[in-house]
Amino acid sequence: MSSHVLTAVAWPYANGPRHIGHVSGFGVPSDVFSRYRRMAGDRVLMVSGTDEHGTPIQVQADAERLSPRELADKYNKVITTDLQGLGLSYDLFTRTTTSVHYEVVQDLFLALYKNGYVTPRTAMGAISPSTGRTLPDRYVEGTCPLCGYDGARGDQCDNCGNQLDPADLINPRSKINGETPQFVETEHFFLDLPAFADSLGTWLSTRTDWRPNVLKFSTNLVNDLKPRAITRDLDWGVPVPLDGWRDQPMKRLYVWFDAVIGYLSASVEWARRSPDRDAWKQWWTDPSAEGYYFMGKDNIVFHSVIWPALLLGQNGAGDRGGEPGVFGTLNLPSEIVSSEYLTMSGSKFSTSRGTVIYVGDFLREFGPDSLRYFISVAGPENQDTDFTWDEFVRRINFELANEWGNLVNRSISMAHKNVGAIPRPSAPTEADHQLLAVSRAAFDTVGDALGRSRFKQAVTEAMRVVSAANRYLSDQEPWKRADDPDRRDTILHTALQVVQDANTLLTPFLPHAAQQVHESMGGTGVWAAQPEIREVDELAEGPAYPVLTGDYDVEQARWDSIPIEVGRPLAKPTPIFTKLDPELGETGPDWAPIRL
RNA sequence: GGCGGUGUAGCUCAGUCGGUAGAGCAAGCGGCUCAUAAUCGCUGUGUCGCCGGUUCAAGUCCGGCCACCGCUACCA
Repeated sequence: MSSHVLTAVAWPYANGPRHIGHVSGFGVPSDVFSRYRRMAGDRVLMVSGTDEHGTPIQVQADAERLSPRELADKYNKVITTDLQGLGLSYDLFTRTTTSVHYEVVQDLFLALYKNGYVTPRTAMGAISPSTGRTLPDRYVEGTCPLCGYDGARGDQCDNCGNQLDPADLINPRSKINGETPQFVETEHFFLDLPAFADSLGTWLSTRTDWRPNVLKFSTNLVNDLKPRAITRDLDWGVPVPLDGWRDQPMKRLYVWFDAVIGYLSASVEWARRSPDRDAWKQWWTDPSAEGYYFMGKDNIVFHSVIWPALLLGQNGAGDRGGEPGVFGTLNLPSEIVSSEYLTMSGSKFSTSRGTVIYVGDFLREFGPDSLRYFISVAGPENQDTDFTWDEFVRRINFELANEWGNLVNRSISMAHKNVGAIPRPSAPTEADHQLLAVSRAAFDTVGDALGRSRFKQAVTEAMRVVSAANRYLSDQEPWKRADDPDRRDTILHTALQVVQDANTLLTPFLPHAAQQVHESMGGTGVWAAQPEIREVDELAEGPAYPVLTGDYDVEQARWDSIPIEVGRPLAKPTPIFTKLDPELGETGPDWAPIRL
């Protein structure tokens, strides 16, 4: 029974290249999950894109002497290339500056507006006198009125930890250019979050299968909801689709509002580029469809509270009721899969301190699967986790190269030398049955762990099959069976069957290596489909842009033990994984050296 | 301040419903030689942060304390 599964992946912000901490949060887990569900026969729609609006883009654009759009183009390209290199199998990785996105965001805003969940009101805000743009609280700094610390930010003082109002700061100044901000009355739309307190609370109370920390955190938020501004004084963003607002050059929807709607707009865009422009509904309006959202923990609030509130409001299902908007009744998330942080030497990645490892640099030197493996087996799944080069080298050399790579190599080498093809088995022994039973059972245990997003456990269980196969070969000693070719061939056949099974089990984690293993075993065709970058035309008017997409419906590996084909010719294998220089563990690469 | 998390073998971490503590790495010894000097077997060590409570029984539940970390929603 195949299900429709929406994999909604957090949108990377396009103000610079992304580091390995980012992809450990949203990228690798979502792709491992999606690849598994596709292999298991489900219909997966995996969407995301670059988040390109907001003040930080504007600020970075000014710094690089580019327009916001030029800056977004630049980093959209970098990020798209990085994610493609990692092999993240998006059905559509697009961006927030498309016509479809603007349309969907505005339609969703109008539905909320008609149902009375967004209303205009006047508030005090800081603006930059020289540009007229909103100065977000975090971009105002000054002296803390409570403790006298001079580097306090508008929203919070880093020294004493108290929450602040930027208007209370002594000697306030803009972090961007040092000028004194103006505090002015300005009109903004607010999302009436308190009007969702009951409906969100009721919904959350049914989410018993969520991870306890996500559930508890969200419930606490729902117990104390305040209206939240959804527009800004800014000229870079989606216009408010109402008369009197539409043409105001300095009023735009706030970036967080448009960004979360991207899951829906990207699904719509994907459908419009497919033969059936309504195909997105199978993932959004069919109540039996599942929706999994992947992100870092800093994004939980947007996915467990704000996005569900927007959906409830659009559906007319908030505490004030209403009618469904043009999208019909949309599904709320079934699961929020949040990762913790990857740290480096115990502290957060920091561009300014140089403690950062960019995805692009990493891929150029080590390729995608080593990073995918490390994040899967040792990533920040349940708690903050330290990345060290020493640990990375050890995992790659010992686990990937020695245990798995060498199992592949020794099995194929013996079959190649002795038979030149996949050998024919004869009467199997108890030991043969036992090993095959281990690998067959793993499809359930590994699959179950993957379905529950328990990636560490899933890899560990898959690697147990590898260990069992290595042990089997040592016990059975096929190299001593020259006098009994039938027994030797049976052993080699069994080993190769388990190599293929283990390869299947590891495919969600190591799709590139899995393809190589498949070919080393004489296989042809696609084993694990990879995403590609395509330049597409804007669906309305505007410049063409690159998207990440792929054809994942082709015949490829299935989540099952498929019998290997006796007689298929085998060539002498070449090692799949190259070992890393142990010195790397002590020094780091020259582009990210370990500081002593 | 509020909310949450973490504290288990030298290191990195597992420990779902409470029942006499586990894995990998590192270290030592031995086997094998097909394979990327790969692999296989054997061998330890722990007041499970501290104090108290519930229980026949607590790493596992409750209360308090200590240490470290994160979040605190107008940076996404």
